[in-house]
Amino acid sequence: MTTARNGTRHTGPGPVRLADVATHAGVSPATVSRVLNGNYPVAETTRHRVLRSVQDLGYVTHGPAAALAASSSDLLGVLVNDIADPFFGLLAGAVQQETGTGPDRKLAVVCNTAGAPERELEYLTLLHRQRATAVVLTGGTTEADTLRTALATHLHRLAATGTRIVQCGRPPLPPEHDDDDRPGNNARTGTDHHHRSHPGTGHDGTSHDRTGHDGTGILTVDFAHRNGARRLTEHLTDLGHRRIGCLTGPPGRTTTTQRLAGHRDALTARHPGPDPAADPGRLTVHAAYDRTSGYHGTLELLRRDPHLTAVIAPNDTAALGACAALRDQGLRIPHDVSVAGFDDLPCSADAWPPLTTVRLPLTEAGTLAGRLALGRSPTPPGATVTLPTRLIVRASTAPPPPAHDR
Amino acid sequence: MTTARNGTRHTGPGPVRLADVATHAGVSPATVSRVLNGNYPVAETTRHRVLRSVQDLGYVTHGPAAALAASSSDLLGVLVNDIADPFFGLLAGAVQQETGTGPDRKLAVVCNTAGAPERELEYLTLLHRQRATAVVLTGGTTEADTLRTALATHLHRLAATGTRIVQCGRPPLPPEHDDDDRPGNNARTGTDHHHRSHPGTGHDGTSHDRTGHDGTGILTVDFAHRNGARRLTEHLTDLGHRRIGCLTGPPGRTTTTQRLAGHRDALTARHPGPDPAADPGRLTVHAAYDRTSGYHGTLELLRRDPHLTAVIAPNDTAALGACAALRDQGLRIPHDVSVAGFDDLPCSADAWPPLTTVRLPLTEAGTLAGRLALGRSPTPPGATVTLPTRLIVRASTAPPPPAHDR
DNA sequence: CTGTTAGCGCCTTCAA
DNA sequence: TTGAAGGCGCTAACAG
Repeated sequence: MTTARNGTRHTGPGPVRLADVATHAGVSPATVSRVLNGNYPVAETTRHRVLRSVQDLGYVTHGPAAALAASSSDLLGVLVNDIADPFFGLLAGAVQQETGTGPDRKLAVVCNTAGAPERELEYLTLLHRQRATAVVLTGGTTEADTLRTALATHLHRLAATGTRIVQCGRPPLPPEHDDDDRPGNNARTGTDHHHRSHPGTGHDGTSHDRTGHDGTGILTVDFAHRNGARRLTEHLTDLGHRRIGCLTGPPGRTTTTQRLAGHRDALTARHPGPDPAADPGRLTVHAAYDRTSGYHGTLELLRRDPHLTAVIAPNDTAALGACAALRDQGLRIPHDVSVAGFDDLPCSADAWPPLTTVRLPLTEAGTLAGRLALGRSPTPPGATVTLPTRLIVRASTAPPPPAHDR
Repeated sequence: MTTARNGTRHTGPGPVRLADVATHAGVSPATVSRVLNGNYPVAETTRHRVLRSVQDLGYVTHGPAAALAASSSDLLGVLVNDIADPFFGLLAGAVQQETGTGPDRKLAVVCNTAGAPERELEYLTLLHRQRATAVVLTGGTTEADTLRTALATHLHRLAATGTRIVQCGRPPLPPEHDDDDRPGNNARTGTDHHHRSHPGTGHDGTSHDRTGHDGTGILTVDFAHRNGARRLTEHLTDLGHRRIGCLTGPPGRTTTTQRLAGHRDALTARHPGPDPAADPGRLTVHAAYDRTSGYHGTLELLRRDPHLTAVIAPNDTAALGACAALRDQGLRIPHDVSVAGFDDLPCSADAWPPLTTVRLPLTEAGTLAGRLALGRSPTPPGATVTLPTRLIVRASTAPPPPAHDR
């Protein structure tokens, strides 16, 4: 009973096209398009008729075709380092919640990079292919020069094509220097055209200019990691701690660096002596953000200084691992050793003992990032917003035990 | 100095098209396409020349255009109930890992439905628009008739357009009955065709047949929830527990129902008496899957029976909340009350005390779902795979205290 | 192996 | 308010 493509009834799994709806409704394709996109006046009667046809036929817009014709897409990418980590879940959820609603809502899709910058690049390419409206990159990132540069290049190119870029939880991108072409470029012709022309007008005839000149509008929502870390360490030193073990993220990552800086800020402020940084170095161990890493990292710290009285973990999850390790060594928390983390995940308050931690405003950050990605919020001054972090003091930190011969 | 679109040099942030690459490389667009898609023989020399041009120009395929022309897409949707829950993170991560690699890799995008079936429908539409290659729906779902039907309809329609559907963590879809049209349908004509025909062949000539006839190939990877729940309760009864509080998921959800069934299976097996189900009913409290719900649900259970000796939670997170509640009531775990959960998240082993739980093979399920979604694995018999669950006994369960007058 | 030629399904000027 | 016509950028037959 399959009527031809233009029959009144459309049958079977075959695709229903806009034209089918038009025929069914007895109008032109243009009208259907206008009804569907609602950005053009259409008579109420016609409107309803078209809508009913859409219903009857079960028509669903062909996204790619629409995107091609309108050169726009309703895709929004969210890149996360670890989708199994509630930190990113909360962040991504907030972005999705913000961007998935309203008339200009987008399909927020989250992509798991597993912390690998290469995967980040891959996904960026994929999203570029799709001509995503915006991309939100969350969490810390590498500081390795090559990768960082590659990423920056990619991002600027993306931004230049009109994709809005929002970084969330990492520092602003270094300013673009377009003094060199990509590797492999020019290799064939041997010609060099490195001149940049008409920088003001924003348009020139030179080669490969994908920078968009003056700020392409890559926005950043960062956390005050350094400040938070400083406060946390201060809290511990205020309590009287001197031997503070510091578990910190993988080396060469922005978050790690920022927090270590804050840690040292606090330490040097308390001990303005000749070599204040020697101690923190010895008592710093790199660990990943999972529980096991927290566990083993803590054991390593104890090996380095069996008398330490506090452990700072890179996040709450690792902090719980640290607690486990300490307990396994027969140490009580916080009686013998204090423990603190970062993030303030919902479960941290319920942990045993309730965790002292530095709260990162995850939901707020995600929401803001989403708003910026959609252009719902104005560009902040300096294209960067730094969200404050807050020290949440709970039962896992206390004054160190009196210095006896433990 | 902007050369025309076909000039050798392409300028500025403007889009670089396939044709530009072709011109630059001195070949035809078709050749470039062939090189890029690698599914057609091209001379090595030409290949390299083209590739270099791609590099030089920084060309990135226009996904929508490609999708339109090839009527295919490299998008794969993963729907999750709560992106902040590691349960889903692990699952989605596994899907992404599996599907993001290889020559036929896809852009796996995860969409957060927040457990609302309406959001699920929305995302389904969005993915339909994009003509996603496949959709993986994870976690339990509603049993409410209207929504379930709407979902089924949607899924069948999607499947009929060639999108592969894989359900993961929920029971198979009810068989499609096409005895009724979509709401709003026929409203105009007043005709009713409620006959269902050729039920065996699954094929009829009636209207709007979007089912794809015999199984459109909606695949299912489910967990043996019921069995797992039964084993867990048996474990508790074996230990001697009689008053077992059961926190279970929200009412009207597949997971909840399946697990309650298992729970009752075990109970009735032990007490084949006249009214074995009376007790489980009274000691069953619906709770969400978060820590707070576990906490409050446990308080409610204690209110109903202050002498209960065990609490089953709907997942590990809620179980930790249950632990907190019990402790706050001065009860020791497992000395006074045993606690158990579901999932076996990585952190459960590290919890205090280490949690007895029913392990769901999350990674395995995600990987399999991914493989099925890509057609990398053959369709299983019955289009359904049920993955076994395993009881992991740890320190949070123990025999109940001797029955004194607590 | 490579070029030429049609569309893919929709949006968007233009003209009516 | 509506219709007609062209093109978005790419792929997939077909020739050569």
